[in-house]
Amino acid sequence: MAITKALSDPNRVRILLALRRGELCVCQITEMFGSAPSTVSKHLSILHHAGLIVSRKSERWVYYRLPDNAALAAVREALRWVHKSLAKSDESRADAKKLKQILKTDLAVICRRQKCC
Amino acid sequence: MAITKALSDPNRVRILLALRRGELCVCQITEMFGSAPSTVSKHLSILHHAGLIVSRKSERWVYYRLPDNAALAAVREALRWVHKSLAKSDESRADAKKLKQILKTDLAVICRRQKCC
DNA sequence: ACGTTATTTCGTCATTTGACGAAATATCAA
DNA sequence: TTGATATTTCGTCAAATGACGAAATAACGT
Repeated sequence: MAITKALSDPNRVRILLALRRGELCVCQITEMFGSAPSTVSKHLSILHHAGLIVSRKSERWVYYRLPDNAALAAVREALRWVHKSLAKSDESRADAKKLKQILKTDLAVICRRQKCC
Repeated sequence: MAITKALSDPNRVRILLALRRGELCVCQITEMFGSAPSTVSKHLSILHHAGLIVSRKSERWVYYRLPDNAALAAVREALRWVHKSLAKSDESRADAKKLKQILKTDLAVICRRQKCC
């Protein structure tokens, strides 16, 4: 039941919804949440282990994104459900707004910002 | 996120899968699990609160069943996913077998059996 | 190689969760 | 009403979870 466990935390669902726009690196997601990088990394690891996200390493960043259609049916259907049923919350809308700001900013700037706070 | 929380426990998923056959009373589910009635009742309460099951009281028993098509879309889709994606486990098959035995037995006999053990 | 940067892993701690039995509630039968 | 039965609620306890910072890893630029 890796999938159901992975979906049981609201922060992990937020990540899945945020990734609908496209891939994000760990520090962008961290910036969106305002929580510690290690916390975000743990959530990503749980989602990854469930097959709900895939990763790609480029330069010094790790990018996560939703899997393509080749993913297991259980995964595809679960993601479909999440997007269809959980995307309309106020929180989700607020996240989308914040994400828009983050995507405008240079990656390096975002990462540097995390150390001070 | 009542639905995702409700689905995050394997025992609750087992209940949802068992109810595909039709309604069951608390003591039948308890018999299937071999756990304490209070434990099962708690699980049922969580599922009920999420809208994933509905209840009916008759004589001295409370029966739980899956909701009909009038249920919220999020609920219907979640149940569809559970049945499509999680019904093929060995555990699920074992449960189905055990359930078949339980359904052959008289309700009163099953309930009485729970006190001694 | 060296320091810098991005991410992960690990250990710790507070909170949540799930299991149980005991007690409360609700229903039925006499 | 009284006793019996089915379910729920409550309190307790052990185990799992999520958050964090510190340390370990991995990758880059010089």
